[in-house]
Amino acid sequence: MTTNDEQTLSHIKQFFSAYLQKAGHRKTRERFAILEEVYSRDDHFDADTLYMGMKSKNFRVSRATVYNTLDLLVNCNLVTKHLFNSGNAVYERAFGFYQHDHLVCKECGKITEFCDPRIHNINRKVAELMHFQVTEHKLTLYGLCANCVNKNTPHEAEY
Amino acid sequence: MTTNDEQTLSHIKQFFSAYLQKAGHRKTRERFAILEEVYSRDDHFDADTLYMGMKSKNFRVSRATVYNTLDLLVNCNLVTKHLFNSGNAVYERAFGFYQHDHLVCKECGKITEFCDPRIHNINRKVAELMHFQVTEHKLTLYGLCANCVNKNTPHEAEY
DNA sequence: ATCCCTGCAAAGGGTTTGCAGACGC
DNA sequence: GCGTCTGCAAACCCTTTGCAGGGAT
Repeated sequence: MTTNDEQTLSHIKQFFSAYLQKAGHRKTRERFAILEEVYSRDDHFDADTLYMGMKSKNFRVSRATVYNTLDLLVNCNLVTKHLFNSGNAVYERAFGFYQHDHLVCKECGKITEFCDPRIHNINRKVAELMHFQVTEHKLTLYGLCANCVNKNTPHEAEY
Repeated sequence: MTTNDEQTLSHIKQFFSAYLQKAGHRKTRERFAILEEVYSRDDHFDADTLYMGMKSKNFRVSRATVYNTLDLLVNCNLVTKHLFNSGNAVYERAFGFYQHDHLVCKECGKITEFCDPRIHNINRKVAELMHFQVTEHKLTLYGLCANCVNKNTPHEAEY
């Protein structure tokens, strides 16, 4: 991890610390350890994978605390939680990363990210038309990734 | 139900029938009863609500068959399945209705539909850029519906 | 010292599965 | 008649909850 990353991580910890204070939650070793574990990953992971990862490093932590802390991190926008079609929740770090959306391959399950700023125009328009106050959006495109398209007999594309 | 609706329903049953045949699945009374129950609703419902609805009409059916049949209906695009942030699946009929997306109120849970054709431009562009074959998309905007905005102290909107 | 947070294990709830009987083909 | 589909209930799996001990404030 570079010095730059460490500065960022330190910044993030301060942010979390301030959030906990403001919300009247305690600053525990476990909560910061889980934050660090989350930011050591750059993928989309589920709660149990995070838990097992910490266990394998001999960190004493419980599933309950992992779930509890992930909720806190989601609430202060340091983590994003997704429910793709698989049914169980996957998480990703969210601080200092571009707002982005997801491609999910129905064949191999691979998750890719993309960013199209035009989504914001849609959000603004719909908010105005429907008198709805949008706080966040989730856009997910399902289909076949480049690898799986090649592996399979041709499918029909919607677009 | 009007004559027109009945013609549509009959058309849908034929479509389902053809799908079952082609896929080598049997055409059972239960499957068509579930299809009919789904198309008698115009809301977003979960599997158990559908099951209870059929039970209350004294139709003998099991949860297992409801789940099984909903899967079949999703596979042949007669039904769409959604996992909003609540965690459990909700379904809606999908045949002959405009492709649309959803607004979910974080306060009262109300689900509203909207349609913005510009989403297709995004899908096309991303498909091209990422070499990804898009077969479907899900766009969901979370926030506060008009009712809940009025009930609450002002929140900050992202858009 | 208070009482929130933790680990552990058990409970919870939506969904899936196993099995014996029923029925589409 | 064969093999799949059904109903029923138990199993499953991810997530939440209850409880007693521990640590942040």
